[in-house]
Amino acid sequence: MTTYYKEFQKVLLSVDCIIFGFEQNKLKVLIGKRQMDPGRGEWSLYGGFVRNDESLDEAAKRTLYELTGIRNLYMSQVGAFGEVSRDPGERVVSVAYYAVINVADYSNRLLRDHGVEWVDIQEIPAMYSDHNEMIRKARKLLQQKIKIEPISFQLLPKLFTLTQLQRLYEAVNGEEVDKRNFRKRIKDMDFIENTELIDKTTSRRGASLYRFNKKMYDADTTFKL
Amino acid sequence: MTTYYKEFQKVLLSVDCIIFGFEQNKLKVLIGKRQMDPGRGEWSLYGGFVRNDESLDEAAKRTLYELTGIRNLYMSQVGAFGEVSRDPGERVVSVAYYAVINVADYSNRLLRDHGVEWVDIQEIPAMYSDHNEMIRKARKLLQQKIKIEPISFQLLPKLFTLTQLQRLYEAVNGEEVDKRNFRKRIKDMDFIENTELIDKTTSRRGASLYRFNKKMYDADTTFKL
DNA sequence: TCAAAAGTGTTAGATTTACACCCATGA
DNA sequence: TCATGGGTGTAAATCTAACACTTTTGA
Repeated sequence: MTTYYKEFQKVLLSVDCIIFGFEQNKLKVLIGKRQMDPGRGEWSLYGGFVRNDESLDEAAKRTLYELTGIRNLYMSQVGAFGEVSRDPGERVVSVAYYAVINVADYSNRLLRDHGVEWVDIQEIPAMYSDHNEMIRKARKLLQQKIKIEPISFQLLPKLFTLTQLQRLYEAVNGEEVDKRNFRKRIKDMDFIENTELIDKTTSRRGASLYRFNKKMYDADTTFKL
Repeated sequence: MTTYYKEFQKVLLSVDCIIFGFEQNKLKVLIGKRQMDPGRGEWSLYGGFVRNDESLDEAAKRTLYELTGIRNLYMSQVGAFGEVSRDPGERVVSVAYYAVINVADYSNRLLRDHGVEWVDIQEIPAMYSDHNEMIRKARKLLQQKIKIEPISFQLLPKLFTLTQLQRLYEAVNGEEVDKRNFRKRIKDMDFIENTELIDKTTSRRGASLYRFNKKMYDADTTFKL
């Protein structure tokens, strides 16, 4: 192979994953104690290095699969982080990605194997390097995206109650919304369909279970949650 | 220095700049014919490699300065582009940045020196590698940003007419807006202030010249264009 | 005197917000 | 029977969108 750019320096490239989950009405992020030097023992996002034979997206997918055992998570780039000394070891530029996951799909065994846990977004500790900034930025993007794309449904079980959906919405945006106004908006969305099932786990009366209908969503031209 | 990550491969990192300007009521981008192999002669964004002693932002600033002779342009990251074969030479991951500039501040000499020119965003040709995608994404971000940050004023001369401001707004968003509704909205923004000056170059009657008042903008808590 | 751009208000419709009570059930 | 979360409608306020004519002046 011809080398065109030989006079230029190369750098290490990593991906870091901000994995969002929703549990007990809280928006959570999967983080763990760093298991390698430098920074061993500090709170950190899960990440990995980009190989020369894979794109950034592929590296992120691989890393997400490694951690969660799930392929095809919803995933989107947050941006590149490139301060010179952001990694105390040597120069590493990192591209952050966020993903969303239904917590129930995630096995506790994997949690233990990778030494990660779900931490409430309100209670994220001081983290390794610039990982706090990555999380902040990822959350902002999630807030924007959840308004225009159906990613809520990836954070919830297949069947969910409107209260759950509302709590998710509130957790992501960090503010409460009016129940009646929220439900009015949902009623206008034909792609959120009422099943005849009732969830009796959260109240005596029981709450209707709803389901995301992808076909209807795709057919729908109006926009959206 | 200790080497922590020696088993991992490094890659070349570049920055590419999408520089927006506004001229003759058109949103334009500064592009040129690529002057190096591979891809010599293809339309391309202006870019450069990231040095080991500078952050991504610094590399972008340096590159922008190189091209425009202006420091402290408004600038924001678009994202990282990392398909394996995006560069036909060898593997290069690129971080795109967009910037905005008042075309009048840009010397024609620099245009010639760097072999770049202003091209209407509607008429961008097929470009080198993934540069078309970079421009598309940058424009989308510009559309979002211009609604919430005062970057319009960096694209215009210090003194501008409301018609100019409207045309800029239309060019960025790619759709016309109603003159009266637009001016009503502007009237509510105290940080866009009417000078007593009149511009007679575009009409016999003359149009009032306005100016962006940064102090008032910073003091203003309501949001915004 | 006329062409060309500047400037100016009103109204209908749509969207958003605020707000409080009854329902069904299991313990 | 009562405590708990589920479920429902209306009215006021705000925001958005549509729309057309007069003004000024240099050529």
